[in-house]
Amino acid sequence: MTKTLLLIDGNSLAFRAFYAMYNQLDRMISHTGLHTNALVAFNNFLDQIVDPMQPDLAVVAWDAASGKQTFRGDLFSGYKDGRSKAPEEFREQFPYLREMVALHGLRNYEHPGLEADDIIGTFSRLGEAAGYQVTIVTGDQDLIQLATANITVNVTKKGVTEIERFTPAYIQEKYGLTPLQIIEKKALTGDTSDNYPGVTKVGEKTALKLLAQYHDLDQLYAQIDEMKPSKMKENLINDRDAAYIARQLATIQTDAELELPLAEIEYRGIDYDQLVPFYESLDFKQQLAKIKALKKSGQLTSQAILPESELQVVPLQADNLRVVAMLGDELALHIEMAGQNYHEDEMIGFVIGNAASGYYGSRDLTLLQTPELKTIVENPAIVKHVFNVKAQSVLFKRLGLILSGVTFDFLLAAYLLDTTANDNELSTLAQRFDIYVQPDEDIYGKGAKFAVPDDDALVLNHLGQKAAALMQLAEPTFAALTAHEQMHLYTDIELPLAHVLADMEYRGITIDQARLVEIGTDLTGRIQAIEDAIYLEAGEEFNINSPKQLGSLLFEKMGLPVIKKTKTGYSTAVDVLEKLAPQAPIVEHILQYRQLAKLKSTYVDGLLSVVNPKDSKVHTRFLQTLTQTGRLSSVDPNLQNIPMRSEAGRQIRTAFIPSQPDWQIFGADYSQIELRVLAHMTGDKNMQQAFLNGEDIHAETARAVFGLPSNAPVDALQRRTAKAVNFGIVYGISDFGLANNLGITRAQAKTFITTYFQEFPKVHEWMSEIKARAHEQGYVETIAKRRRYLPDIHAKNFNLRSFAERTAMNSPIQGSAADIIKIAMIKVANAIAEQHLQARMLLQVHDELIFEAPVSEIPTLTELVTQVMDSAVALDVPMQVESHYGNTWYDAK
DNA sequence: ACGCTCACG
DNA sequence: ACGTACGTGAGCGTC
Repeated sequence: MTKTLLLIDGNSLAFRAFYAMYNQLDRMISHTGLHTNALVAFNNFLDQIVDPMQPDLAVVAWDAASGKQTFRGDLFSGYKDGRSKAPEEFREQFPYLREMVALHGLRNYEHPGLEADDIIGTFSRLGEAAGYQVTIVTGDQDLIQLATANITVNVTKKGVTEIERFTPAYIQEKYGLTPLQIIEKKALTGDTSDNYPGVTKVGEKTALKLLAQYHDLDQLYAQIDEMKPSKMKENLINDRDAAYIARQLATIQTDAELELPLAEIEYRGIDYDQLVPFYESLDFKQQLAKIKALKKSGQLTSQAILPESELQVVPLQADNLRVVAMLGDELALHIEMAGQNYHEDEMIGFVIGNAASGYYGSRDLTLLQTPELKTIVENPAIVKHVFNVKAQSVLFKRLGLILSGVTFDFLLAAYLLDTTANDNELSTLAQRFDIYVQPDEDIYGKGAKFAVPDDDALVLNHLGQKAAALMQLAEPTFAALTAHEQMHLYTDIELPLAHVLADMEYRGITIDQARLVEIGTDLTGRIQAIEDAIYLEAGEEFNINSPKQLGSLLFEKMGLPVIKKTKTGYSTAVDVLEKLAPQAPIVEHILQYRQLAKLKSTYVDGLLSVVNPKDSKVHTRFLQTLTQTGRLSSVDPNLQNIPMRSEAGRQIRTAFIPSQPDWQIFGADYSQIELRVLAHMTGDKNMQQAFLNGEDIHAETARAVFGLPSNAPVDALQRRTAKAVNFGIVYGISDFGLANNLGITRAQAKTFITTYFQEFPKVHEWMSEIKARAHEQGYVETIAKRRRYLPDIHAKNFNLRSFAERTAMNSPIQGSAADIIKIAMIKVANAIAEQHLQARMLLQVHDELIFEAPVSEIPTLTELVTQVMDSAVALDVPMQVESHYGNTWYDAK
């Protein structure tokens, strides 16, 4: 195997680490008063990137104490001048960073007169020459100039654990440059953070263009006289010296004199005996718990880690079942499953208990069906703490039990507290509250290697850890929900909704498989015919599904104009093909092929593959803790994107049928819910009036932006334009986006927007306010106090920041609409139960609800659902609900 | 595993 | 100078 050398840019990573956890600065202070945010983030980096690598040699390079003493300081007096001094909270962590590095088995190194870059540059060449595969990790993109076939430069992005891997090929692809040309680029652009100029007005785009033509500075200046006159040419000539100085500053030394031979930088591995007291001194509870868990599972033998008085789960069996009666009225309850699909995946075991009475569990799920446990599970007065109440509820249904009395669902609560960085794993989410639970992956492995260990005690103790965590988590979690004013959202919306959703999923929706097969056969014939036509027109057979092969046919062989490019080649997306259609008949055929092939593979074959053969139904899972806005999503299968817009696609809906004869499918949808929410939230009287008058909102918008008198007729184009403007408003308007959507100029789009805001002034005001609020508090909220954090709102990067600003405008609208339909769902479910209707809610598709019901109940259901949805939440504008029914989902239109 | 394309609101 | 409409999931090809 190839020997490996790992080189780490200590300063840049430490700096990144500090800011990666900057928002936690005040929270992360050790008992001695030391800030530990950079230490924690740096430790995560060592854990996740370095430890698993196990390199042969490793060095963490640090800048010499004073940057001014380097050759760069001699070269340019202003070097790094503008850089603000690192805050004291950062500098105080430095000595500990070095100690941490050493304890992780890596060599620290610095050298007078050199920056970390130069140490890395030199070691990388030494290592390469000695036959090592060299891996550099840094937070600074400048280092990518060092990349070669044997040297890879990994640059952290977003924090310190996500990395972008630069090889010469990748650099070529991304910038069209060789690694060494990165220096030339820097020479032209300069570096604002190191405070040296390049050529005036030359940014990245211009630099790349120049280098594509001239390759490097020398050649550029050799041919400068032939360049046609321009402002840029003048700038290039005037700033020639600056460019050459910048080039020297940007060049990393690869031949520095280092007094440290490769033989002395061997990677030594983690020194647990020293690391444990080190972590203890910094109060790194999670790290210590992790080490203890490793030791417990026998993966670690170190004296320093004392065996803990461990939580033991008592195995339940027929002869000791009665103990559970003494558990009291508040306990954690958890069924463990293998995989994500709780409708069909195997159940591995269960645990029940609390700290006072202990934890009990078994691999034998049938024990839950015994009277002793059944009465506990189904007793609403016994309070349960769980993780993912919807999944647990379905699992209990599979066992013939009704889970009742759940007041604490840590997954739901954690999602409401912060939607970001939610991987739906207990071990990860518990960390937010400084509670350590061993990741499932450690016990079971992942992917194809997933396996339940033979040792039952190991499994049960893992479940016990989870149960214990659930007991500990309740109090701090409720405190946080209260601080966010989210108890109503949690208790009255999400928690009851979870039970409603569990019922819907468990019930499922019936599929007419014969009908789907019939549609599939028809599609296959049509696809075949189009395929033949395409091959004839192309003069060859190829894979039409391959964008790569299709691109080379259309744009290279046939020479059609390239309208849009993707990262990897030519774009062949619908909008592109539609523009090309008039120029070649093959394009229209490709569009048809694409449409039908999509229907066949995703909706006919895809759906058939997930139909449960026992009940001929599909049982989707509505993910309740995934979207950033509060909407649900639907998987396995996704029933929220069944075709509707094209007739051919819509036919798929004829295969969705009621589960019983003489029943029908009934659907009810909110009309314009997002615009109504907008009118309510902004308080804009003009917009509210339009809804109060029951106007066609798009026509009314058209009159506003085209300056037409009230009641004036609006033509189709005006209405279409206005509709696009309304969409734009909801998405967080930008002239670029609107122009793109409507195929008009940016200036025209801008005029529409300006006029719109004049006509609906409060909407404009609200947009500004919500952005300002996002900036101030870092998050935005819906009417039910659902929260979305927008960390990028402070980004320096224009794109990231703009995105966050549009999100700030869109999320309260989309999220409030989600709040409303969730409330309606709970009320509808309750009303159906109270009135003892046979009707059942089956699906939610963001602004509509789908039911099945006996024909005889349709009038009652229409009245009930419309009324409940209408009045779910009282807004300053009326809601409008439309409903339809028929023998299949297709007919409920 | 990731990018592209396309289905929905 | 930069380069975007908001929120999702699935299938396919490519690496």
